[in-house]
Amino acid sequence: MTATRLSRDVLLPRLAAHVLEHGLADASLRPLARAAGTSDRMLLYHFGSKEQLVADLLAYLAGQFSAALDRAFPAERAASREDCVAQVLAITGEGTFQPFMRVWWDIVSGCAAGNAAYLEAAGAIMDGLLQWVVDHLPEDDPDPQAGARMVLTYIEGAQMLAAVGRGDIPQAGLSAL
Amino acid sequence: MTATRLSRDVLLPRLAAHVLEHGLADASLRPLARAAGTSDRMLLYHFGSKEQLVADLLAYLAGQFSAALDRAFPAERAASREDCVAQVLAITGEGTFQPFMRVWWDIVSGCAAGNAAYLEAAGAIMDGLLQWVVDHLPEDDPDPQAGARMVLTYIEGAQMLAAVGRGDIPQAGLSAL
DNA sequence: CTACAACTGTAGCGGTTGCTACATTCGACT
DNA sequence: AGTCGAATGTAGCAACCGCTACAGTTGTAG
Repeated sequence: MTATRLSRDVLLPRLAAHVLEHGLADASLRPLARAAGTSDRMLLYHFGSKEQLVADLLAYLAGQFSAALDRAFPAERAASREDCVAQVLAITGEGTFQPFMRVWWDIVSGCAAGNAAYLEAAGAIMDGLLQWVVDHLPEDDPDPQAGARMVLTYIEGAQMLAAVGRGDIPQAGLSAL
Repeated sequence: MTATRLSRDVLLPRLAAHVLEHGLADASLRPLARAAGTSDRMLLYHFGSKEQLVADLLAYLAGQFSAALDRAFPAERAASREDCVAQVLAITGEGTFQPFMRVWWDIVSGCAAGNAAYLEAAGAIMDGLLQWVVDHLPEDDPDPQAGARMVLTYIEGAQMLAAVGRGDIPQAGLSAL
């Protein structure tokens, strides 16, 4: 049990690195294993099935994402809702976050297909991000609950448009917020 | 040539129907062919390759989407930006549009993976939607260009959050627009 | 009727998929 | 030293993937 847990803990970061580079949608056991320095046989041994492996991977990636977010943003609050949007977009638009965004859209695609594990992971990530926005809105925001939800929605729309090569649209819309 | 074009025109709606039901991400030639009443052999004969088939399918789906949008929305303008967002969300949240949203996230996922055909189709769809929003904003909007872009961004964010089971977030954020 | 091009079915290629049966090695405990 | 379970390698399964070679069968134009 202990050895198994240890092995999984060693494997997960390597698997995550491979997925961040090559995407989650068409990740298969043999390339995954090669990247992690094992065999498909052992991946199945440690995780039971590919489905479980992906579920564990999603949980791991969700943790990594919120950790990276906390690391990238200082504790201070934004000057305005608009500033809060701009801050998040500036950071997540940066190169460091690009690989995660790439797999994020694979996750959303899995959610739209009805995959329960994807839905759980994506929901958790969004809940975390919402909390982060709540914590970073200006102190004097007239309605932090609604404001944070509006900000989060706009951020996500901006990221989708950026993913399809229309990042100029949310940028130009920012002034109308 | 004529016969080929005809065949493709007969095939495309059937292929689109299958993709709208089962998703685009893991659509493969044999099931596609079965759904269209042909063989994988003939699909490749008519389209040349799976890549080209998907490209043609994307163009067809983009056309179907904007047609459905024009059909669902009357010509009159919205009362406000907020109302415009609410109108689009009400329609696209309806059951009829659900299958399209399902394949939409497959398209976005393909864009994030760098697929050029997906990027082109997605960009065209977004451009069409942006134009639609511009045309449906209130006459007296102070800045229709920026306003439409803001509205579109919010709509897309709302749809992503809905896809991951957090449709309540954009709903609650609407009042902060 | 012939000739030629468009069309289509059959069968299969080499590759990948998730997963498993079987045999073996390793390491800790008695 | 011996035992037992955890860990691992090898080999392979049946199903699927996109695609193609080959052999027809049509439909049509001269």
